[in-house]
Amino acid sequence: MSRMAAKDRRQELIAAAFRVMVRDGVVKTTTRAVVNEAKMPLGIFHYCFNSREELLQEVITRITDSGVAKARNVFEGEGDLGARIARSLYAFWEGVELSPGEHQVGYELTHYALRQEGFEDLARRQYEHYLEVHEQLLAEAAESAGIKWTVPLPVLARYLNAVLDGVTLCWLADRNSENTREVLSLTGEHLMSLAAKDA
Amino acid sequence: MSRMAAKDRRQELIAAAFRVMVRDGVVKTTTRAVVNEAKMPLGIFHYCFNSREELLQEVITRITDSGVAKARNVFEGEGDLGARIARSLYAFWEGVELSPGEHQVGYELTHYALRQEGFEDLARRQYEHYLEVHEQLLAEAAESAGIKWTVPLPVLARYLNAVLDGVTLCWLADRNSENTREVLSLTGEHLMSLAAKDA
DNA sequence: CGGCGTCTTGGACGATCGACCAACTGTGAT
DNA sequence: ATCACAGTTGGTCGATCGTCCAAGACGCCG
Repeated sequence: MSRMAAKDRRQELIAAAFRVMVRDGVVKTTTRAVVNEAKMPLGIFHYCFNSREELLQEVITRITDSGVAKARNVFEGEGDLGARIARSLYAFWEGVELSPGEHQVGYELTHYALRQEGFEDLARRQYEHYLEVHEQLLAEAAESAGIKWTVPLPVLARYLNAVLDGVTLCWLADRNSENTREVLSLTGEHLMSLAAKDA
Repeated sequence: MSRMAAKDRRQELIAAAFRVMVRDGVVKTTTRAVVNEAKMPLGIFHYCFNSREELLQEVITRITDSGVAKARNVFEGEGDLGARIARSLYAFWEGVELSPGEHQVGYELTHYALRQEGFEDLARRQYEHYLEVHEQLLAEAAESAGIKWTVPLPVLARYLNAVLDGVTLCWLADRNSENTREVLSLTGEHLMSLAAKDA
């Protein structure tokens, strides 16, 4: 194996671990499966990571940040509030249908963190981030459209987050795309009904 | 160990497995942990079950049915549509806060089933049941209140299921009860706005 | 050139897991 | 009492896991 800095190898292992998770699930993401995916000898692993938990922790934070980055592009663009909302929900859903495994892994990691002693904070921070981003995007959309939300922003963000998580989870099980899109459309209309002209 | 029919022992092991899951999570629900919880020798296990998977399968179906049975009581009672909806959502949420672990296990089992070869159907049927029950309850509520839903029932049921799953998942991570209740209240008002007087 | 720190490697260890089995015990029917 | 069958038991097997280590290889600096 060609020589490589431990830092770089860490990144490659994190990426390999994520691929294994998407393919086989978090539980089956063993140290051996990861180094095998990265085509590295087993001994490398504990030279780059103190433990398997440390690797999973890194994957969780990476997932969280990348999820946030993706969402950030979602509310971009022109149009009135209705068009922006509809486009955002559509973009989110396109992301789910395009790579369901990644979202599935996200949930698996959340439940893993909730069970792991001392990792509960990681799950908490994960959703803290999501809610914060949703809050920010809803605020920007309101400002850009010259409206005010008639519901407290933290509640609205949690509502939006809940619907997105909920439809994704249900779709992962039954793959009913048609009804899911209608639920998102319904949610979009509901959001618009919660906007009032700014004073 | 006192003599007992294999059938009865099966039930006790299923119950013990569920307790272990709630306490330690699905992943740590090993055959040894289960028989230890049930205070039985290890050898009993494979006399009552062909495999660990068979036990988990039984727990999943039990969870699904009990969840359905619980939901069935939720829409009972008197009052107009608004009161009934509010009471139902409150009852659901009371159930979550009262025993969060059971709901957490439900999600863990769903993800377990989605990953297990040949168990995908179990997850699909699980959500099929949930949607069917929500659909039925929404239909009964409409009939009893003399209204019609302005949204197709399957879509409305999926929407309701999504919100409930979503807020539960988020709450399991951040335990913000106050905002969660407001989201449910918001959802209740939304549902009412989707009701029209029957012709 | 020589040494030193970084990286590489294959193998090994103890723990834990699902699964299995042979021997034993109790019970009810004959 | 005897026999057949259902239930019980403790031990053990092979596989897989996370982790660790000693020895070697590489590359940079003096």
